[in-house]
Amino acid sequence: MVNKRSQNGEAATLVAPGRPPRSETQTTILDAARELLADHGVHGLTVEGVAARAGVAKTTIYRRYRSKDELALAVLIDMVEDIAAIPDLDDTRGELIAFVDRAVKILGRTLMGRVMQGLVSDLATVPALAQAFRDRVVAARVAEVKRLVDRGIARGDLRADTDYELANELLFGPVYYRLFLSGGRLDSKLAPRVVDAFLAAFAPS
Amino acid sequence: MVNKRSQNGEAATLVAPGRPPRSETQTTILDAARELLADHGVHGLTVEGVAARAGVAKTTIYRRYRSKDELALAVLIDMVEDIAAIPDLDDTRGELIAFVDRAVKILGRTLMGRVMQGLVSDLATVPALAQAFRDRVVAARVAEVKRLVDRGIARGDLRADTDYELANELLFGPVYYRLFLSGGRLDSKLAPRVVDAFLAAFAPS
Amino acid sequence: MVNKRSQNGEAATLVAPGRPPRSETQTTILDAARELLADHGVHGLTVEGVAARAGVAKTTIYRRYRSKDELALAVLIDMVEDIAAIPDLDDTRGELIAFVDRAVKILGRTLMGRVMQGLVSDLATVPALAQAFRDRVVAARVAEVKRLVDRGIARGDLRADTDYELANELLFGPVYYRLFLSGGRLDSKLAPRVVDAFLAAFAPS
Amino acid sequence: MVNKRSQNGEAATLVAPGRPPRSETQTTILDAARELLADHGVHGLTVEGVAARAGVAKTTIYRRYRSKDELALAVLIDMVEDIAAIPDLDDTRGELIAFVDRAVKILGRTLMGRVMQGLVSDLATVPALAQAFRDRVVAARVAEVKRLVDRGIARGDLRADTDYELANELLFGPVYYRLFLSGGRLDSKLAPRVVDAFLAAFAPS
DNA sequence: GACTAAGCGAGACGGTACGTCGCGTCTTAAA
DNA sequence: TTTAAGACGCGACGTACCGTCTCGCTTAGTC
Repeated sequence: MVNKRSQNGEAATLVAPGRPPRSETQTTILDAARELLADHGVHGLTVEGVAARAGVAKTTIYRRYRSKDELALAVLIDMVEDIAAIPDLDDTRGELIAFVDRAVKILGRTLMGRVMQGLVSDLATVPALAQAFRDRVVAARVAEVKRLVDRGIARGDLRADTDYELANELLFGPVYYRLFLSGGRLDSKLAPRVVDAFLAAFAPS
Repeated sequence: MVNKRSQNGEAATLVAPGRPPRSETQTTILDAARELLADHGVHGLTVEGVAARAGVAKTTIYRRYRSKDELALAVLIDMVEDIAAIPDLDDTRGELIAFVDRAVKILGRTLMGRVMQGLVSDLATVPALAQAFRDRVVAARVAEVKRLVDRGIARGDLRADTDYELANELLFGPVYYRLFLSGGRLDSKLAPRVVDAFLAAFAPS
Repeated sequence: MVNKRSQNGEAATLVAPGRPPRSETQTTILDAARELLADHGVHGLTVEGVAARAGVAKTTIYRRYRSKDELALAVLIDMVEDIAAIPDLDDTRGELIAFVDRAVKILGRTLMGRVMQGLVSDLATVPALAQAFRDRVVAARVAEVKRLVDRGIARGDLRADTDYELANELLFGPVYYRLFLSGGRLDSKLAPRVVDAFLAAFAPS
Repeated sequence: MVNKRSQNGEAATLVAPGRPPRSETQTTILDAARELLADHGVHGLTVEGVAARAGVAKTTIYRRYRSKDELALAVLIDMVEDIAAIPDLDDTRGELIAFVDRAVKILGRTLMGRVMQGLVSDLATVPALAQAFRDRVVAARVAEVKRLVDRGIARGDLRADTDYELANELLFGPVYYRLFLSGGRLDSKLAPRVVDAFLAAFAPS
């Protein structure tokens, strides 16, 4: 989480003193935030609105998230936290398509797309948010790309010197380009085309 | 300009009564807006701030731009209006690299990067802005990609069925991915790598 | 007024630019404040409450009064501004009783009492308020005492060396003592008793 | 103390079970409160502030004082509890001056002045506080005035029908008038002047 | 010496109000 | 008729305290 205050690496002080925060509250807040985001877009995400909808005091929100931005990020993280691994299908193309297509679907059909659109400016601009997003989301995605690429190399489908980061950018850059700038459709045709281009570009010589 | 109100198509006979609008004002406003955007990020772009910095009354701004969003878009359009064509070098790779690298440099070194970061959320979200941006910027870029790709096809460097839109996304998606999400460096290495991957992917079979 | 911003002593800049403040608004605000003060005591005097009751935006209040304290003082000043002079009755005792009794009545029967009770702590504590109160209210009262005492001396009812300030304190101290501390009744018996004691104390030897 | 909860009127048999409250805590709390009051005025007296300064939990304070008001009153009572009697000097003027001057000094030089300034609004406004203050402080003072006046009458220095309450108000009204409203100096000249006026007013005919 | 009830520190929580910032509109007088 | 100046309504921000409510630990007593 974004502002887990006392995450002291090892040996916690046995237990935290004081009344523990209700985990239920946490959920309620994030749910309310997500709904507002969906219903009224990013301008509809106000701390006061979330408080009202969650039936929670504004202070309770500020106790957990230093600012509106942090709350927004938490919503995002909360939605993205489960970047499940793509299983080994012994089919590099299939795996990559599955991977890219999952992102396309999430961004194109769920709230995630709107959330990302709304937050991208802050993600690019506010240092704390940028850092958190890169550490949690970008890094996870690159790691998964690496796994898939490594499998592809092992199978002889990709060149051994394939650059993971560039691979990640080539595979997902077009997806976000559509989401943010061109307004292009996020449909099921996108992933195969991108993946095919990628495979052709990095086929073993 | 976005909402030049009195653009009297025909000839305004009878001269204008009253105080004439200062054409200089327009520039001053956009300059101030651009500077604020650069100095303090999106949150620093406020109508009141622009008015103060430009030494202009808020009313004057609202007479030209219906809302903050429109002003923001005007700033962007103002900066991007000159998408010059890439000259024919009889070198497909060179032309593409020049094209992509120009974007990389503009986004990486000038205010343009910050402006784009700041506006991308609105660009993706506010219909009017999205429309305007696509019509003016995205479309221009795709057209230029088409020209370059066509030249490449003619030279036998690219497959005849190369998809312009996908080409555009593969070439620029990674650039914006770095600008918006990963924070990757926008340096001179990026363009060649992206272009090489693109060329490999769409080399004639 | 407390925060009349541009009170430049002489030659104002001809006229103020911009939309002039609606004097009606001023009145509405003070009225609302006074009513709240009366209905719910000092804890009932909240800027938000006044705004709601006056049908005015909070900002409008803050544009006129820097803080809640200033608003409160304005209410007080507004109520007290008309310290009318006591007419010459050719009767020192009668004049003094009329003077003291008027204060007793105002403090005992009108909102003024509650207002004073509520504000006295800030009046004693916040330098700006203290200063303003002394300049506008205390000073006016002392001046009036001086007038009455001078007339009394001229008539031979009072000693020539009567101290105005002490006179003021002896005449009004008991009144405020009851209002603030002892809760003693502010009735029509108070003024004559205080004045008689005062006259006896300062009778010519 | 104001709200010693378990003051079981009759005999609490069976002793109290459980850990008894630390009497030391009581002191620490009142000390902290007094200091805050002195350092930052009434607005500086916050339960949270007292808790922090006293190194005590908020709960501990609320276990002893139902509200902030009660705490404030406790501070005041704590400071005022020792209204020592003025010894018989066989000198009415001297005794009265000593009495008034002691109040002047306490209010002028010790924290007591600031505490009174800070609390006077609540003292005048909150019924419970008003009651307690009158019972404990005002009454004690009037009783002492009565003793002194009675001695003065016995000595032939004062008229037999001198009104104790009015005497009290004439003697102390000016003192509080300076403390609360006029900001006049609380110095050693005040007591003699007030007492002399009082004696002159109530000299036997 | 273990049990038990209260004291106590810590901090979450729902509230109310604060004072501030920015938006977009409206009203004035001057240029 | 444009412009500068600024009042105004509005919505949200983030903060400060209030008083209440768990928590779990500590510290007396009594059994």
